[in-house]
Amino acid sequence: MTTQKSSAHDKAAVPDIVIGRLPIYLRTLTIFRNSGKDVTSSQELGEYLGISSAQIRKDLSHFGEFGKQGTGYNVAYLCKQLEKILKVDCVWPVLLVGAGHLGHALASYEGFENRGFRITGVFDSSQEKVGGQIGNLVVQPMDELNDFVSRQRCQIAIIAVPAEAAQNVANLLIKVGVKSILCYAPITLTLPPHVQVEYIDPVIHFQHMTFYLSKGCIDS
Amino acid sequence: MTTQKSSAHDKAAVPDIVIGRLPIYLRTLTIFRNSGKDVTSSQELGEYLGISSAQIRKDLSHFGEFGKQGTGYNVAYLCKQLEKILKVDCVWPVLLVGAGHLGHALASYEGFENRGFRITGVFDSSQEKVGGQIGNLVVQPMDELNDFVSRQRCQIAIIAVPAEAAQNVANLLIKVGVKSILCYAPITLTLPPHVQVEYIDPVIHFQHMTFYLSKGCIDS
DNA sequence: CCTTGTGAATATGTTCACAGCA
DNA sequence: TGCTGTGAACATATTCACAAGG
Repeated sequence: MTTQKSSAHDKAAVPDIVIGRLPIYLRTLTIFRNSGKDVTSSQELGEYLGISSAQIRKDLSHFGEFGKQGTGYNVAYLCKQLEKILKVDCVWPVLLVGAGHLGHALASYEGFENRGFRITGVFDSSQEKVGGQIGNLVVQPMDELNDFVSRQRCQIAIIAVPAEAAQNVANLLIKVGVKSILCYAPITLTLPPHVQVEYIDPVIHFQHMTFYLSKGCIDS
Repeated sequence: MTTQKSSAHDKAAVPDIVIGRLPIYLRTLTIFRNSGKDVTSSQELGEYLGISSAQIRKDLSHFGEFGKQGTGYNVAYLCKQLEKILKVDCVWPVLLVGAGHLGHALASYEGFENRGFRITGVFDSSQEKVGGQIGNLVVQPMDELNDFVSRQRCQIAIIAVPAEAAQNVANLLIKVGVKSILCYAPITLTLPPHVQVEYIDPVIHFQHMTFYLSKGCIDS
């Protein structure tokens, strides 16, 4: 087995903000590919995304040389490479905590699978919800979490429970070995540094937008 | 009427990235307030959020001087000020397009109202969905959009339709005068520059996280 | 021609560190 | 003392602009 040599394309050297753009590139390139486009350029992709072509080229240059001068990028090839870089050339099991409206929506969503993810377990603390069916999954009680994570080697979890319950759920998830959490509860979690968290809260986006709007509310 | 004088706290001068953090501060301060905390400091808030205290102080300094040396910030007062800055000291009407699982979850969510937003209309293009009830709202057909927006002066919309339909929905929303769009469809919309868009796509977050995970997938 | 990949130049964002005040 | 608000220093990110290659 060859030791991986540290190179100009060393992973540790890639800024997180660059990693954050790769999924956007991949999403768009996949659309290009599915609509039959064979080749694209940094300029075309950039115009489509509202990003400068230089930025796209520099971002990609952290990982290798994927393009051809004068021609651009082979769409299918670049998709493959980005999938490899992001490690989504496979399907990751994801566990979901919370079987409310949002949990239902997430568990029923068909768009995860072909982008590298599959919700393989749904958990809820409520006796009423446990045992219920969502798609082809049965809602499990929280004390099944540990067994489930061991069996599936599941590293990723979604928290879709009310804000009051989210921190406790997060603590539990970490205890059973989850490494990355996507939190839909409108709070900031306190977590050990080796755990990744990202947040989705539509109100944060709304409030960002209203700053730029001229006021036009219903009531005070 | 007095003309607003351009000042050191000129709105145009505030970087967008700063605006983007204010809703997070507000969310956290509101939690502090609701748990009975009267006073906080940039250090306390920063530790809670994983942000440096200097950053918080500098961010706030764009808008005024809200703290007291030696003491810190009055939580309730700072909440009020942030609500005013973000223009969420009121309730904004929001229209929702898409009455699928996600649309249901959003329309039923109770957490919008006390943070400045209320979904006041749900629209869907499907004959089957139109007329259906979600909470206290009735799903309306798309051709009611125009009247609705005029009546409500609704500037904000959520797109919760499949990717294939999203661009057309967005075009329609712009035509009827919507100014800001929160798009849940996994695509980048092409829009005139005067329209604000933000995106929510959980897969983007997952793919960001898997970059840092060691691979452990179900299948290839 | 056209487009990539990349150093150099620029622009933006964050932190430091301290004066000033409760 | 303890904490804010803020210029100056530093760090990071983006864009420019061009050599090199198809």
